[in-house]
Amino acid sequence: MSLNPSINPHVSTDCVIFGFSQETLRLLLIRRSIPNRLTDVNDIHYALPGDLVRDDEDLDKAANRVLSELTGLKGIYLEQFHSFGDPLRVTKPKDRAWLESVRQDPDARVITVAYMALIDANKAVLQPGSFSKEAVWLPISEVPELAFDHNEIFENALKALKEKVQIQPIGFELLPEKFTMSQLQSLYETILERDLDKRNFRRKMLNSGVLIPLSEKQLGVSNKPARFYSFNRDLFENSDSRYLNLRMDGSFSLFG
Amino acid sequence: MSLNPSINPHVSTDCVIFGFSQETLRLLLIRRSIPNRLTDVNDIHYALPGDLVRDDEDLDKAANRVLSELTGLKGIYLEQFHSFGDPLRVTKPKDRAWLESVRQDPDARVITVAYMALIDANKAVLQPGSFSKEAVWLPISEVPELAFDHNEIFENALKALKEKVQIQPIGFELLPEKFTMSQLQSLYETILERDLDKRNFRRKMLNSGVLIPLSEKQLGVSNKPARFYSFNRDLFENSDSRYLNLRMDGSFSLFG
DNA sequence: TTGATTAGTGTCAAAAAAACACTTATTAAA
DNA sequence: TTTAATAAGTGTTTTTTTGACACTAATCAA
Repeated sequence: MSLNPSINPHVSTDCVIFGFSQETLRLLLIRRSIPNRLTDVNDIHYALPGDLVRDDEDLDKAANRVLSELTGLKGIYLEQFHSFGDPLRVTKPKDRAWLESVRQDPDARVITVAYMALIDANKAVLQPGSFSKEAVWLPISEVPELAFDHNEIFENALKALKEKVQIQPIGFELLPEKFTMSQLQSLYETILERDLDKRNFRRKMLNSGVLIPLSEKQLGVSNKPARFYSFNRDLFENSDSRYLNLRMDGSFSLFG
Repeated sequence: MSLNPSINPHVSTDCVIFGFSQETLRLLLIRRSIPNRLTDVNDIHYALPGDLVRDDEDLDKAANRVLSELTGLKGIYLEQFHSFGDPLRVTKPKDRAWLESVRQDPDARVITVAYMALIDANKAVLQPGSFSKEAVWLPISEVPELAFDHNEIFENALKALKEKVQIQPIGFELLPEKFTMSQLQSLYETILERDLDKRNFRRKMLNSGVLIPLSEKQLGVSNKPARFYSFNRDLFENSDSRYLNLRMDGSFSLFG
C-alpha cells in the first residue's frame, strides 16, 4: 500500500532468433567490439539482440522492432516465452563496461521479456551495423559465453523450441517458402536431436494436412529430384480444421 | 544507443490462483470496496492479486510473496506463463481512482509478469484483509469484469492450464493430499470441459505411475466407498522415472 | 553405360486409445 | 430386514496410431 516499494527497473525485450541453414540450427547474435583500456586490444562481446521497451510500445511491438531493425523482415514468427529478472543481472566486467557506454544508469536493474523468433536464415538480410557492432549467425553448438544472463535465456528458448515443435506446426517458419520433405525432416532431426524414420515422417506430415504439395521439383541435382512443398498457412489463419488431422486448438501431434 | 528511450515502467507480478472446491474450478480474486465521491455508494472492484516487484526480489520470489501473503501457504505450485505490457493499461475510471489512492504516479505504465498458481482451495486460509479489501473465491464461470487487463490475463491463464494439464501431472496440486479417483476425474473434466471415460481414465492414471493407492477409504458415504490415492511427488523431485510410463522430461500423455 | 546419390514408396506387428455395461459396497428409507 | 438409491469399481474388443523395416526410381557425373 502507501508508497512505491521499488525503484522502477528497466524493461527490455531480448530476442532468441533461430535460423536454419546448411543443415544447421543457428542463433543470431550481436557481436560487439569494445575497446579495453587496459589491454589496448578490443574485447569481443556477444549478446542476444534486444532493446528497452519504449513508452508507446507493447511488448510484442518492441520485440518486433528489434527483429525488423536487425533483419529487415516483418511478419515473422515471434513468440514470447519467458521473462527474466534476476536482481543481480549485471555481474560480468564486460557487461558493466558496455552498459556504462550506453546507459545513464548502468546500475539500474533490468527485467527482460524474452522472445523466440523463427526465420528463414537465407531470407534475412542482416542490416549493416557499425564496425563495432554486427549481427552474426552462429551454430547453436558454438554459442559462446554471452552477456548478462543471455546464456540462460538461450537455453530456455532452445528447450521451448524443442517442446513447441512437437505440438505445433512451426518448423516451417525456419524454411524457405518452398522446401523438400528431406529438408523438413532434417530440420526436425536437428531440433529434436534424434533420427526420424523417413517413411513414418512423410506419412505423418502428409496426413496432418499442413503441407501443400507443389508440382515443382528440384532442378540441377545429381540424383532423383525432390518434390517441393509449402506450408498451408491458411489452415491456421481461418482455423477451420475440421477435415484435418489437427486438433481443434491448432496443435498437432508428432512423435510421442 | 545514446540515451534512455523510455521512462522506466513499474513491474508487477499478478497471480492467477486456481482452486478446486465443490466440483468447481475457482479463481482467487481481491475484492475492493472503494468510496465513490459521486454516488456516495462504494464501488466494488475485483482484481487479480499482485504487487510490484521489489528491488531485492527476482520475479518468482515476488510472485511467491504475493501468494503467501494472501493464502498463508508456501511451496505452492507456481508458474510464470506470460508477461503483459499494454501501454494503455489504465483506462477504466475505477482503475484510476484506485491507483491514485495507492501510487505516487498513477499514470506510470505497468508491465506485469503473470503467474499461474494451483492450490488446494480448502487448505488456503485466506488472510484477513481490511474491511475494504478481501480475498474471495469465485467460480471461473462467474468471473466479473476485472481491473486493468486482468480479464485477458485470466483467459490466458485458463488456456495455459488446459494445455499444461494434459502434458504434465499438475492436476493434483488442486486437490487435497488424499483424493479419490472420481475427484481427480471430475477435476480433469472441469478443466478440459469435456467428459472422460471412467475406465479409460483410471487405466491411464494408474499406468502412469503418478498415483499412490492408499489403503484408506471414504467413510460415511451412502454408496460404495472410494479408495483414496495420493500423488507421487518423489517421482518428480528425484526424477528417476525409468520404470514409469512417463516421458523423460517429466511430461506424461493424457487424452490425445 | 555405369556408378553414385538422394527421393520415394507399402506392409505388418505392436502399442495405445476409444467404446462399451454390469456388479459391488454402502446408507437411507420403507 | 428388505429394498431402493447411489457412486465405485472392473475387462474386453475394436479402432487408430505408431514403429520397424528394404527396395526401386530419377537424375547427374564420370
